[in-house]
Formats: sequence, C-alpha cells, structure tokens
Amino acid sequence: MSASVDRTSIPHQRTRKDHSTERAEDYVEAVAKILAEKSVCRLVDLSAHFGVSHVTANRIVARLTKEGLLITEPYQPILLSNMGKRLATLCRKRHETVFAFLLALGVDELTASVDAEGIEHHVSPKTLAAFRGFIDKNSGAKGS
Amino acid sequence: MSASVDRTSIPHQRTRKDHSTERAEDYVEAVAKILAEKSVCRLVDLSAHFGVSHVTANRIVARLTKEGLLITEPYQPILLSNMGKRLATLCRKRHETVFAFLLALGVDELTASVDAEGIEHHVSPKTLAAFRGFIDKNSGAKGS
DNA sequence: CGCATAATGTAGCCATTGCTACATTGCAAC
DNA sequence: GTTGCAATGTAGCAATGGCTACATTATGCG
Repeated sequence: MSASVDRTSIPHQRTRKDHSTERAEDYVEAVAKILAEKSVCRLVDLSAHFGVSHVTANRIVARLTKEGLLITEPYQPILLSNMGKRLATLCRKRHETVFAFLLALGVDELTASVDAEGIEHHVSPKTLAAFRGFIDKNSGAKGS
Repeated sequence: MSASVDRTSIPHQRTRKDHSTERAEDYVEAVAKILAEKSVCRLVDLSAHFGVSHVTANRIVARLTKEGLLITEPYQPILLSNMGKRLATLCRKRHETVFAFLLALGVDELTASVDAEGIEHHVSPKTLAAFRGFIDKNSGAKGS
C-alpha cells in the first residue's frame, strides 16, 4: 500500500514534512530576532511574539532544545545553538527575499508581510532563486 | 494576556488558522478532481491520493462531513456538498493560478507543482491578483 | 529577611493527524 | 448461498500543539 503511492501524493507528503519544520523555523527565527533586539530572549517574549500561552511556547522550546536548535536551562534565557543560528540566518534571508519579492510584485506591505509568513516555509531553493531573479531584474533595470 | 498581544503575533495567528483549513481545501479539491476523473470518489482514492492510511483519510472525511463540505454515508462513495463544490472551485482556480505563476516566473514544472501545493493555501486574494497580473503581462506581451 | 510578583515549570485536558491491528460490510465469483 | 477479498469502519496508541490551573523559582522591594 505504502509501496505504490501515486505520484500526486508526493507533493502532499512534502507539504506535511514542511509543517513539522515550520514551527522550528518560526521559533528559531523569532529567538534570533528577539536576541538582536533585546540581547536576551525569555520564554515570555516568545509567547507574546506568537500569541500563544507560555506553556505552548515552553513545550515547543523544549522540543527544539531536544533537537539541538536551542540551548536552555531551567529558568534561564533561551539561546541559539550553532545549528540554530545557521537555520535562523537561512530563514531570515529567505523571509526577506519572499517579502521583497511580494513588494516588487506590487503587493502592499501589510499583505506582503502576512503572506510572506505563510509562504516562506514552502518555497524551495529553486523558486527562491527565481524570486531573487525577479527582484534583481526589477530593481537594476525597471523595464518599461 | 491575550488582550495585548504584540502586532507581530497577528500574522502567526493567521498562519495557524490557515493550517486548520488547509486540509479541508486539499481534500475538497481532491474529491472534486477524483470525481471529475472517475465519476465516483471512494475513500481508497483519497488515501492513495494523499499517501496516508485509509483511517486517516476516513477521519478527515468525517470531520469535513461534520463541517458540511462533504456528504457521506457508511460504505458509500464520497460526495461534495454545494459548499464543498464552491470551495473546490475556488481552490482549483487558485491552485492553477499559483502553478501558472511559478511557471511564468521560470520555475520548472516539477518544482512548481510541489511548491504550489505548499504555497497556495497562504496566498491572499490581493497577492493572488498580483500573480494574475504578472501572468497576464508575461503572456500577452513577452517583455524584450 | 521575608514576601509579593513575575517568570517558568508541571499536570492534565482537548483536538488533529499520523499509524497498526482488528471488525465489519458489500460485492462478486464460484 | 457461501465464501473470500476489497473497502470501510472502529479501537487504541503516539506526537504535536492549543489551553487552564496550579506549583515552583527568582528577584526585587519593603
């Protein structure tokens, strides 16, 4: 049964895998952002950032710690591991690209901001490259 | 606490809401597609389409039936309600637009197919309109 | 110091979506 | 009609991510 899945199911499986890493990316990116802004990142900052209870934030942080993306100790601020830093950088760049792309396409800032949050996790490197190409083409030489 | 969420949390809440309706959209769209192809949609078609067990498909179908998108009876094929049909049409059009947009942007077909699956649920009407605008501009008059 | 308060941790509930294993139904072939 | 198989349904487990309620820790202030 699972041996002969039809080809159309593959994108869906990919999408599901994306979902399991989305939160990781969101949280790592948020920790990096908060660290940049306030030099310490507390649980309470994350729960406020995502609009969830501190319990939910806590459990996700615990999972990401277990996965080696974050470094935590009881009652201590949250730190990024090297892996977490790398992931955060990648995510930030990708997010900026998606956001800039939507703006270049003529989408208003608020919409671009919201949509970028949802879209960014599903953009493959190839599509991201196409986004970059479009941005370059439309800032270097604004075609007639 | 939930009264004063910071503004940055709003896009994330929107993203979470998206997730709860993504599967509804995927399933309704799949049912419509299968109905168009084979005139009947059975549970087994859906589990094959999504690459999940029939149990998982069954429970999601049950939920969507409860929500009024699907019409089912024990051991019977799966039907779309009028609401389900409307949603399916919207999703199909949006999906086609996203896919065509990625192609117009120069992304290869396979990548466009996979990415469209992930992206489509996060594209607001405004962004979708921008996508359409780009497609039109790049098919009516292929720039220099 | 001691106490109040904010931050964090823990217990335990619910919903969703995965799964396997097993029960049931329906249909077709014999 | 019976039997066998494919399709469907049901039971029950796991992981994830929501929550409230309550326990604990840390910290600052009187």
